[in-house]
Amino acid sequence: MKKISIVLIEDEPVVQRNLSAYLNAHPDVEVIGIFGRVEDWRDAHEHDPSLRPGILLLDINLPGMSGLEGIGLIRRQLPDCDIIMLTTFEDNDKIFKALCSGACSYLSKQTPLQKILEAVLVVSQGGSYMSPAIARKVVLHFAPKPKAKKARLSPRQMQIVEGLTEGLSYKQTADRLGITLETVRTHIKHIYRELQVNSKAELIRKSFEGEI
Amino acid sequence: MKKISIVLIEDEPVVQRNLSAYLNAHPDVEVIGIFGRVEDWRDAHEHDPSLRPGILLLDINLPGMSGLEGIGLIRRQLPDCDIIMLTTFEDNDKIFKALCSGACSYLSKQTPLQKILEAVLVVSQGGSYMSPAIARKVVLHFAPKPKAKKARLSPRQMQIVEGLTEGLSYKQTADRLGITLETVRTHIKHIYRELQVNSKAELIRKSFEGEI
DNA sequence: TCCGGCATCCCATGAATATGGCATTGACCC
DNA sequence: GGGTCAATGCCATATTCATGGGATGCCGGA
Repeated sequence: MKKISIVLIEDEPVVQRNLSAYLNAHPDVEVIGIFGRVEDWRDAHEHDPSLRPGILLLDINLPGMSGLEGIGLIRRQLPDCDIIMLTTFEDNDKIFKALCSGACSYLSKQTPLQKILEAVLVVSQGGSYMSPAIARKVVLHFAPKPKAKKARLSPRQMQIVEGLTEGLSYKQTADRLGITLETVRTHIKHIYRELQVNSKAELIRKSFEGEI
Repeated sequence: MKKISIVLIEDEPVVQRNLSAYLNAHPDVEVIGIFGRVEDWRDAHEHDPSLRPGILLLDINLPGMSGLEGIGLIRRQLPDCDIIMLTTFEDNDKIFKALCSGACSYLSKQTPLQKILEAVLVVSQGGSYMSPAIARKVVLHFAPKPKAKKARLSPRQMQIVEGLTEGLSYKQTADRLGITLETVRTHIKHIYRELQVNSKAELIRKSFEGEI
């Protein structure tokens, strides 16, 4: 079996040494490059395009280009490379920005080396591993908003909202529901009052934000 | 330390036995109830409200009410209970429906018992554990759409779109950007042509769907 | 039985949007 | 220098939306 080739981009020498040594100790893993900055990796890769790791471990706090910016750059250069983020911070914002940019896994740096290795193995098999605390934040992103004042719309009103969020006009929504344009108008009036909005755009936004 | 109390809702007797026996073997874990249907759990809980597990393991394919429907019911009864889904299928749709209903973790039934126990322990500490294949699907949900035809809008056009998706009117967007209403109109015209839409609603929808 | 909530319809007015055409100014590229 | 294009602006018209009224029928709870 071919070894899992790894590139590590991380500016702390201690982490560089510990992590690469630990990973290399595994028979199926081989660290093929270590860099302190995204730019260094990019230069090396341009100089030697054969430097194509299967997995790239990327620190999020780097001198120069941040890891967050690096993700996009790396994915353009290596579309098939899976990126595992390593980070000290479990900042919500950074987590989601990283995921939205195409990161595959997100690990806290406090993660024991053994778990980081596990993440590497899991990712190499097409899976994804998230630190428990981070995974929790991700699932919370989906979970229903806890707000008690979550507008209570009638079933019919929900159907109207669904229509509009799909981009339909009042008329189209009316046709779909087999009712009159005037009726849709009336529903909309009530919905707007209930949700305290005053434009279709706000309604759609609220809907997508999960506030309905 | 207080034991982690668990309720298991699962209709296959074999799984019931194996899983509960394995979990109970751990000193910090105690299975306090096993049910074959969500309805059975509900009845038992109404009869004895002290039956309040810290974690509920929930099969997704159940006779009667499905696990998916059960999530909502359970969360209304036990808002503080974390729900771990157990499932044979790794259907995208089911995964996201479960998460959106408030499930906390999502495990394939093929998961070794030892990993299920790990999930229970992780969840009890406020984390979340996902099977690797499922976690991958979740991160893919965030990743940039590989859509080649992903509309290429100019930076200025993106700003206009941002304004509208926040619920602003043309006028408000114009003010924010310090330009004229007429200019916003012109940008909108170009954007609509580029994205092939013909209403603000469709634009906002596309934007939230990540098609921009 | 009466009332409130829900769903249905109609009318009217003013504001916002959709869509067409047209024009000027810089950047940037060949 | 000429061509392309993003960004800016103006005009005009038709459609859609926002918001205020008012009205009827059904159903379930007090």
